[in-house]
Amino acid sequence: MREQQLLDAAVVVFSKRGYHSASVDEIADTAGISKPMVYEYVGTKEELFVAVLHREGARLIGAIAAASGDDLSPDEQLWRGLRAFIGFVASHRDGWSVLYGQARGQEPFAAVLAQMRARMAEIVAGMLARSVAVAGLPVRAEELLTMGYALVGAAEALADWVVEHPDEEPDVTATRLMNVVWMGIGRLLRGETWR
Amino acid sequence: MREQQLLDAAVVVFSKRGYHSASVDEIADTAGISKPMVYEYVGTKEELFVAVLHREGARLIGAIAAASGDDLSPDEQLWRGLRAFIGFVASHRDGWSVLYGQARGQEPFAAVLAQMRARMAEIVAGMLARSVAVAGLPVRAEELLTMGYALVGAAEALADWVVEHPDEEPDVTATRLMNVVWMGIGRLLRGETWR
Amino acid sequence: MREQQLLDAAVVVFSKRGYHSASVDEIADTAGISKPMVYEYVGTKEELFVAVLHREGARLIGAIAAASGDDLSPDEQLWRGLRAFIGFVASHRDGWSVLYGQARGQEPFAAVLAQMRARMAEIVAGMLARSVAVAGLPVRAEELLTMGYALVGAAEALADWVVEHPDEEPDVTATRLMNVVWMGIGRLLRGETWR
Amino acid sequence: MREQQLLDAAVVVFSKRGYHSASVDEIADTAGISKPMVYEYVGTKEELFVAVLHREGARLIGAIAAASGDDLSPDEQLWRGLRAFIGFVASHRDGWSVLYGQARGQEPFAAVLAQMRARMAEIVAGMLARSVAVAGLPVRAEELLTMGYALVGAAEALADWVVEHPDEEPDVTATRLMNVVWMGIGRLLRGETWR
DNA sequence: TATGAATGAGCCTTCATTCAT
DNA sequence: AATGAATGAAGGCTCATTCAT
Repeated sequence: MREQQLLDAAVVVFSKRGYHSASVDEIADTAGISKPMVYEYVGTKEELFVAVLHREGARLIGAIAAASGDDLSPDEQLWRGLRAFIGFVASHRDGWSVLYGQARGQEPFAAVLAQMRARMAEIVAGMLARSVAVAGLPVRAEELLTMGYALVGAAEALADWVVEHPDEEPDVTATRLMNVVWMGIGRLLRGETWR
Repeated sequence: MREQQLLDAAVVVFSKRGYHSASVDEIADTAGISKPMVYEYVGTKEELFVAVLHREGARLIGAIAAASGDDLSPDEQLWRGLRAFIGFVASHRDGWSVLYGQARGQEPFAAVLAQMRARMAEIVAGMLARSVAVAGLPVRAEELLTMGYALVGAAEALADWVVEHPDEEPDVTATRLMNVVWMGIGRLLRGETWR
Repeated sequence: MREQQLLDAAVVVFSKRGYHSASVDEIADTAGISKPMVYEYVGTKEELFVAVLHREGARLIGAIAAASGDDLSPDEQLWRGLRAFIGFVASHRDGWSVLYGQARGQEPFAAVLAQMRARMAEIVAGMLARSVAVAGLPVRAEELLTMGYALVGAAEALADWVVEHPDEEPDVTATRLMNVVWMGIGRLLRGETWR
Repeated sequence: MREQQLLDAAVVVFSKRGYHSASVDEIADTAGISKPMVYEYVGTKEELFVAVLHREGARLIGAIAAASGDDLSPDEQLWRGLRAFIGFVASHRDGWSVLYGQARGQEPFAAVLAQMRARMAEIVAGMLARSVAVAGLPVRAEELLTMGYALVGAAEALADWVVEHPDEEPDVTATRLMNVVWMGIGRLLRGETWR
């Protein structure tokens, strides 16, 4: 599809220049089509960026979902999801940069991103909920969601870290995070708290 | 000082509009001074933004440093630091938005922010290192730093969460994070790992 | 070509306002196109001025070259060149004003003008050299070049004079100059000097 | 006088930067006074430039007048005047640059300069008129004035030449010009013409 | 279907110029 | 008598967006 080539070009240019400095001209050139075609296919520059956001976001979430199959134990799911997340970022630098570098805090894109992040946090919270259910302990859903957000935030930070240190092994990084998180959660699920 | 009023106005406008869409005109108006004064005081729009970044960043780090006194136990330090971080964000929405919403991914500001984040990660790693030393266990500095980054990332995510849910109690949120983290770290320090 | 209309307009406006006071807006309006087109066609205001300079300069030199055919005697050549020069100025007031009024002393335009003037001085020196050769007298090339510059300067002054006195007949003015110059040169070529 | 220091500074800055690019700030700084003082002493930037023009112009004409004493033969007068002109330029580069580089073609300064040039041309025409009177020949005043302008123009061109070639001896240059001019005039005065 | 050509709108930045002290 | 501080006004340049072809 011609539109996919356009989005490909847009990801590259937005990532290289940033949303505002990227010119529709350069995107059209990179895509090998003329400027009016850009408007024909997706509309406004803003809409183009949103389209990019959606595609890249769907890919990221898709990668995570594909990795953490339903028939695994919760911890295995979480670990695979984390690995997929960080691995995806490591191999899609441009998309990641557009998603998190540009969209964050720049309305109306921030809303799109926030929604994606909420979905991921909910997925994580879901995994934790299954563990909780297994353990038969009463943990409030709200608390689980908070943990979900925290975990997603930690994963994002490590994703940035991996981007800045290309020689770090994504799997190692994912494991380090998993160690802290899962063991902490384990004790929590047993009813212990720090204070 | 007149310059402080200018930075105050800049924070508000940058936060509301974003770096690019913010016009120097509006900043000057908001500050109640004329546009040439903006250039007299801080120079370029870019320099103005950097000045804002530095002031807000210094305030954030200052608040954290002030909260986590040197003569406390590592966990108490970490907890207070977290609480200060999230509390600061909750009461300085605009500054936070400028720091993390705008600067991220928009060179040359991203570099300033990355440096700040690195400093915070190192501080956290330092706290963990003290615990490690007490426990007498061999943990690689690199691993501690990774944890530092992860923890800072988690705190950032929860800060965003708090900003989006103004009725959440910052202290409660900080405690939830602390629970997961510290207990996980505790087991790690005892030599256990997830896998 | 649209670019020629643009240069036409630029000559008019630069001549009327001077380089600095001329606004690209006014030039665009005069040319009947929009401002961005100006930048599309020639680039910067500075580049626009240089383009004007080159076109007008080429026209002036072209007129002189066309007038003083190669197969004439040196004095006839010089006379026709002078007449062409002054005649050109008389009928291209705006171009002349831009060339000599604006470019002079305003870097980086002065350099372009200086080069043009050097070329004209060399042409004149060449004509004199042919006379010298015919007369078989030893006159240093450097001295001829000095005369070339002097003659060009005199012609420029009379051109200004003609511009300021539109009822003067260009041909008469050119003849007056020729009288002084050629007769003086004639005696010089015969080895006489004033002192 | 404080005003003279101001003009001194103005000449330097106008010469270095050109009229438009010269900022009143820099002139005030160079003069060692504050900006409002500039306005106190001479008024507008434009008026300041005109003041500079008048002072430098007066100096140039004064130097010429002083050199060509009344009790000399016409040719000696002319020669000394030329030498003074070129010598003045060689030793007052800044003033010359302001006078001829900036003022020319930039209204309302061009008018001031034109007036000065007219005065010089008249002085030269006067010298020629005395020669004519001695020779007892009928030459129209208008023709003499034309020659005056031509001669001034030639002198200006050689002045520029001397400025660009600082190793040229001003006296030599003046003599070369004198040779052509005076011998040509001599024959004219004897009634001969080129055509 | 695809584009070359065109523009309206806007923003950063700089000064000449003047008060209030 | 002198100035630090302040501003109104203007201009170059860019770019998202759209006709006419």
